[in-house]
Amino acid sequence: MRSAERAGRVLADVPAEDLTTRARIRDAAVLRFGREGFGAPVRAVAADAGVSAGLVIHHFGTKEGLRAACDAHVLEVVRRAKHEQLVTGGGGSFLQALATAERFAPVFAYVLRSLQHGGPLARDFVEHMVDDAVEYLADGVAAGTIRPSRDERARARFLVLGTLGAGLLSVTLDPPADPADLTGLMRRHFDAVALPALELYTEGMLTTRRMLDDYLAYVPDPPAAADEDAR
Amino acid sequence: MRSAERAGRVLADVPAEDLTTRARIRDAAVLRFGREGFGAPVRAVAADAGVSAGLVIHHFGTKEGLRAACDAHVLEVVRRAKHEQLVTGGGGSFLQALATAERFAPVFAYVLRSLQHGGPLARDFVEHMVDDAVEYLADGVAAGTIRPSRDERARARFLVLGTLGAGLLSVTLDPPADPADLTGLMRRHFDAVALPALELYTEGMLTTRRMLDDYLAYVPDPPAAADEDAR
DNA sequence: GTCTATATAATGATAGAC
DNA sequence: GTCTATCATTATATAGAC
Repeated sequence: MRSAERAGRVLADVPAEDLTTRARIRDAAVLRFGREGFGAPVRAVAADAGVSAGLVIHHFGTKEGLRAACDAHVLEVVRRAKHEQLVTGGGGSFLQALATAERFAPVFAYVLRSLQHGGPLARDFVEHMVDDAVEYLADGVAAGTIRPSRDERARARFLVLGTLGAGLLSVTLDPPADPADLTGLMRRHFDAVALPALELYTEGMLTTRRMLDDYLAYVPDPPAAADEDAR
Repeated sequence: MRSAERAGRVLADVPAEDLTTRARIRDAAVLRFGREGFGAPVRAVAADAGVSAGLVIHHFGTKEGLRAACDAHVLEVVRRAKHEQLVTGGGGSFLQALATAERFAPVFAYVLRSLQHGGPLARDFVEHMVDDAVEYLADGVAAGTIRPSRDERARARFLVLGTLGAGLLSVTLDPPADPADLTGLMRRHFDAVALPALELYTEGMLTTRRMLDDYLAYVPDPPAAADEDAR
């Protein structure tokens, strides 16, 4: 099964000469776009891949086509990484694992750029993370370690948007001089938020129930409505 | 005090013909950049302001100079708005007020773009918001409505980054077709997160103290160290 | 201060040889 | 499949007239 083996590989996990030129260009693009954003010129990608600019267009039609190919590839890598983590059953959140694993640094950087610029991949990625969070939280609720929520999906979305958004903002405000250091930067970010997050999640923050009760009295509707509007 | 009166004005709060050309160009740039990001061409700004592209450069030197002028102006407007809110003493968070007030929509959009792209204004803005949050939380702690934290500044930063990041991500993923509808979109976002936020802030989420206690046992250092690293 | 005209550079994409 | 050469567009910024 050489083709399956090849498709499963992660960026830079295999000598460049073993990849098709198309794949090499795509990988170079993921790296460039991850580092500099989608404003990076096609010529730069071509140079990184050691080919001409014309060839890039020949293979992907347009720059947008190249980005689409990158999106698809990144999504696939992430999907496999998730599955792998599920099988090996490593603890900790998926996001943290992704940020920590050096080998996923390019993919991770690319995802961050996608979230920064918006687009289909970003939506997909967030939506999947919300789905996962719903599952994890449900498991926790079933196990009794996590308190049930009045609107499980809204809570999951809140947590995902907050965590993801905070991380994104953190790197945007403090861009790493060395792009390779992105994982280290994210790790530092996680360290910085670990205490307040744990504290808040276990003890809460408000000493009275007044605000919550007021809200519940004011909005007696089925809470699912709020989630619908958020989409 | 005509000059002070003039300087205090907010965008679109005054007929265009009363402003200097320089100010008109700057306001047009804030609007354009807020709507389309900093990739928007100088020509577009010039057209919006009803002047030639050359004149824009004549006044601001370079496009970067134009952006710097926008940054300074937005920061000033925000500073005044904060002060105004402090004086009138309106309840609710400053961010929410800013997002809600229609008159600040252009400034708000510009701030979001800044956060998306990074840069000095974004850092400044976040840092000021953290400072404010520290103050508000301290007031709450003093009043007994808010639980004290093991690291007040880390908690404030966590809340600001999360709230701001979630809002930013929300609009990035779901860009408003009509740019004028940005405030409505943010309002919907706040509505969607209101319940989970209140729930989490009052009741927490974890049923056991294990994770927090484990963390505290594992990291016995003064918690301020984490904050230092986060910068 | 303001304009028109233009210099200069970079970009995405095409054409055609090999 | 791959290259070189080129086109067409768009961008910032300049020069000089008014």
